[in-house]
Amino acid sequence: MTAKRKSKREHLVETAQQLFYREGIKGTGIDTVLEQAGVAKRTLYNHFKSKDELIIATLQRRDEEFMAMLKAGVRKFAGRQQGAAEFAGVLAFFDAIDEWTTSSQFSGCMFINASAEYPRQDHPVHVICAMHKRLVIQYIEELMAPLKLENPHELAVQFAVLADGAIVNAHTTSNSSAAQIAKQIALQLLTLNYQVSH
Amino acid sequence: MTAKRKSKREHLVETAQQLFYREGIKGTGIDTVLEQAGVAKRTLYNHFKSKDELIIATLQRRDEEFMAMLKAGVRKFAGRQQGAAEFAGVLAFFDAIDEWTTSSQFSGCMFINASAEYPRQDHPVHVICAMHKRLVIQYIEELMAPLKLENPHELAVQFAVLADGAIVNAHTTSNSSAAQIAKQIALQLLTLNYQVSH
DNA sequence: CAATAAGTACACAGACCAGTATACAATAAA
DNA sequence: TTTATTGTATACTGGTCTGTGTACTTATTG
Repeated sequence: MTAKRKSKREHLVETAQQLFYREGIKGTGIDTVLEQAGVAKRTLYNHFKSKDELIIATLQRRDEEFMAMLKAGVRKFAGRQQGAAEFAGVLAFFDAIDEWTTSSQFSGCMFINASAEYPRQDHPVHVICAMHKRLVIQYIEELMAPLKLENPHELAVQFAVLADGAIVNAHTTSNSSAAQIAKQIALQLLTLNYQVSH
Repeated sequence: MTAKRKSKREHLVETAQQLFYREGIKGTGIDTVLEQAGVAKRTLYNHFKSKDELIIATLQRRDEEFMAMLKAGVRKFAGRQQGAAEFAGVLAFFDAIDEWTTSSQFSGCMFINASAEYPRQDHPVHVICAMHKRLVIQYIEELMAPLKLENPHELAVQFAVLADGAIVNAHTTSNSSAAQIAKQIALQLLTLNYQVSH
């Protein structure tokens, strides 16, 4: 019972996530989600008291999914980096972004898109987006630990800015090399900072 | 007569632009635009055959306005740069972005936001956004002309990625130093490339 | 089996949406 | 002053949206 309840809820969130990502949040009606999921409207409103609550749930799910994808990508690409071994983690991060942004289903960053749809900075959606971006920066910092730099946070923010730029550029201008461009910049920054700190 | 017609039209586009920017395009109804502009609905539909046409007009207006703001900012900040004089233009570009992203009315890049609201790459809005971004890259290339580098276009794309990253980061995470971070990276890239080319 | 929980089907409310129809007023040029 | 243009006010159409109410069915659990 509890298992099936979870399953229905999960299924709704998963379906909504896909539609919100592909068609935008405001561009996706509740009825479309229900039709796609094959679930009754009442069931949705038994699990979520409003569309906003469903949106929040999809963003939380996307956050977990994205971080998992990112970490898997880093693991996958870390071994294939040339140059200093200490750089492998961060460089693999940009390869993971590259693989994502060049994939056929890519439609921008769900959090950037959501922020754009809800521009007000105090809106719950915007707050969640900011939180997600903070988690990404934290992860980049972890990837830079082996470098033993003096200013890991500052550099992590720089890489986050680079990554966001690559993602947005890839989406808006359909530029398939945006992430590799960002990676090249990251490599130069790493080299410079490594020289300074060692 | 023609003057007044233009004025009404202009006023509608200006009002719509502000509302679309602050509240999002899909978040702004036609009636809100009309109320804010103090114009009758019929007048709007005499000038534009649909909301989509109004959207297009606002984006075109925003493109002109933004490029003008950018160029004015570059003129303003170019003289205040330290270091190599050849770098002044590009560095001033990031100061202009900085001034914009830290202003109180800042609500992200209208084109990035619009792209997020209309994720489909073949949608007219998306196409216009891509065009705008191409114009920005072109302008950055012009700013780099005095540097006489071998690969001005590649570097301009790098700066564009940086700028997009700064804009998005500033908007989503309310980071008021995003543009200065991007500027620092740009300075390092300029220095490296200048050394190589000269 | 009985009782409780969860899901379904479907109609419907109330709000908002883009866009139209109509009749009238202001304007400005001829 | 006549005439064509432009704008206004307002009601309305048809559609979509989120969310609710209700009666019925299925599934689970004790």
